[in-house]
Amino acid sequence: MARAGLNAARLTAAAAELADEVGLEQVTVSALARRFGVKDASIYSHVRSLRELRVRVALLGGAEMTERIAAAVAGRAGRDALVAFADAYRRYALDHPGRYAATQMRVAPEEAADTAGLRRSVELTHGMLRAYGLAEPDLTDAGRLLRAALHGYVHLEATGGFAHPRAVEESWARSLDALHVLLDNWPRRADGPAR
Amino acid sequence: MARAGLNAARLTAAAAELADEVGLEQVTVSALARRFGVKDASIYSHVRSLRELRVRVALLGGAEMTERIAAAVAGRAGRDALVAFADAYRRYALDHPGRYAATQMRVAPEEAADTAGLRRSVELTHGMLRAYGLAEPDLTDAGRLLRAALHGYVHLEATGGFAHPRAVEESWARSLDALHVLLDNWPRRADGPAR
DNA sequence: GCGAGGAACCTAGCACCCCTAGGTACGCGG
DNA sequence: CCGCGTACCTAGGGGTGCTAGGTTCCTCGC
Repeated sequence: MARAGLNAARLTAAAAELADEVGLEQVTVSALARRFGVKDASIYSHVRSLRELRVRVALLGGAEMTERIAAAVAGRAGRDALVAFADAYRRYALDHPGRYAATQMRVAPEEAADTAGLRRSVELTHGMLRAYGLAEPDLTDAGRLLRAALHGYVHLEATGGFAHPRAVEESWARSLDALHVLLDNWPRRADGPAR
Repeated sequence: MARAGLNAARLTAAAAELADEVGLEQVTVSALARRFGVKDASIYSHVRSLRELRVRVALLGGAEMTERIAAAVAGRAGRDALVAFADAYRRYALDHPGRYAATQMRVAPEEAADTAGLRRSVELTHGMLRAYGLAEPDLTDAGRLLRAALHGYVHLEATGGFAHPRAVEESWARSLDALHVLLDNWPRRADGPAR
C-alpha cells in the first residue's frame, strides 16, 4: 500500500477545492479522507480539527484574493482602480465560492498568524480610497461601505438573491459607476449637518 | 405524561428563538426535541426535514422583517425613508441574527408558497427608490446595490468583520448619508459613457 | 357513554459525522 | 541493517438526520 503522502498543505488545498465544488458546509473530514483513500483518523495527524482545516482554507482564500486584487489594481488609480479592484474581488468570489465563504469566518487573531496579509489587504483599499481624496475617519467609513457593497453584492449573487431577469453583469457595471460617483462625492463632515 | 402539544408553528417559533440564541447552524432537530422534552422522531410528525424547518424560519424572518420595515417607512419619503428603512433593516438583523441568516437561504419558489410577502418587500424598496426619481432599469440596479450594501454591512458587522475601533454606529450613519447622496445622483444612462 | 379513528408521541435502528486512544508498518539516517 | 519517527491504521464513543412501525391518548359522531 503506497502512502497517500498527506500533509497540512495538501489537505488544505484539497479542502479548498472541495469547498469550491460542493460548498464550505460540505467540507468534511470524512469526505477529505475519502478523497485521499484514507481513514478519517489519519487526517488528525496533520490537522487538529475540522475547524482548523476551515481556518486554513480561509487564510488560503484571503491570501489568494488579495494577491489577485493587488495585481489587478497595480498601476491604476481612481475609477480604473475601483473597477479593477471590484472586478477582481467579484471574480474571485464567483470562481471560488467555497474559499470565499471561508474568508467570511470569524477567525481569532492568534489563529490567523498572518497579520501581514490582512494588513496588506486593508492598505490596498485604503490606498485606493486615498486616491479619491479621502482621509480618516472618512477612510474607514467609506472603506466599510465599499466592503459591504462588494461583499453584499457577491454574496447575494452567489446565493441566488438576484432573481430578476435583468442581467447581473449590466447591473454590476452600473453599480460600479455609482460607487465611483459616491466616492468622488463622499459627504465630508464639513459639508453639512450629520443627518 | 402531558403531551408537549407540538405543531409546525410552535416548532418554527422555537427554532427561530434557538437560531437567534446559538446561530442557525446549531438549530438541530435534536436540540429542538430536547427543548420540548420529546424524542427526535416526534419532530418529524410536524415537519418533513431539518431543511423544511429552516425554510420556515426563513419565511417567518422575512415576513417579520418586511413588516417592521414597512412600519418604519410608512409616511416617509426621500432621505427619511431611506434612513428609516436601513435602520429597521439593520436593527432586525442584529436583534435576530438567526432569523436573518435564515432569510439568506436559497429557497425554491415552490417552497416559499408566500410570493405575496416577497412581492411586498420589493415593492417597498421600489417605492422608496421611485421617490428618488428612479425608473427601470435604474430601479433594479440601484435596488440591487442598496440591498447589497445593507446586507453586506449587517453581515460583516454580525460576523465581526469590523474590527477597527471607530464606532460602527457612527460609520453606519455616515454610510447612510453617502447612500442618500448616491441615490440622489444616480448616474443615469444618458449622463455619460458607460464606463 | 362509547367505540372508531386520527393525532401525538414512542422505540429501534441505520447512516453519517467528529474526534480520541492506542496501535502497526514503512522508510530514512546512522 | 537497525533503530526510530512518521504515516497510517483499528476500535470505539458520542452526536446528528431520518425512517419504519408501533402504542397511547383525545375527540367526535352516534
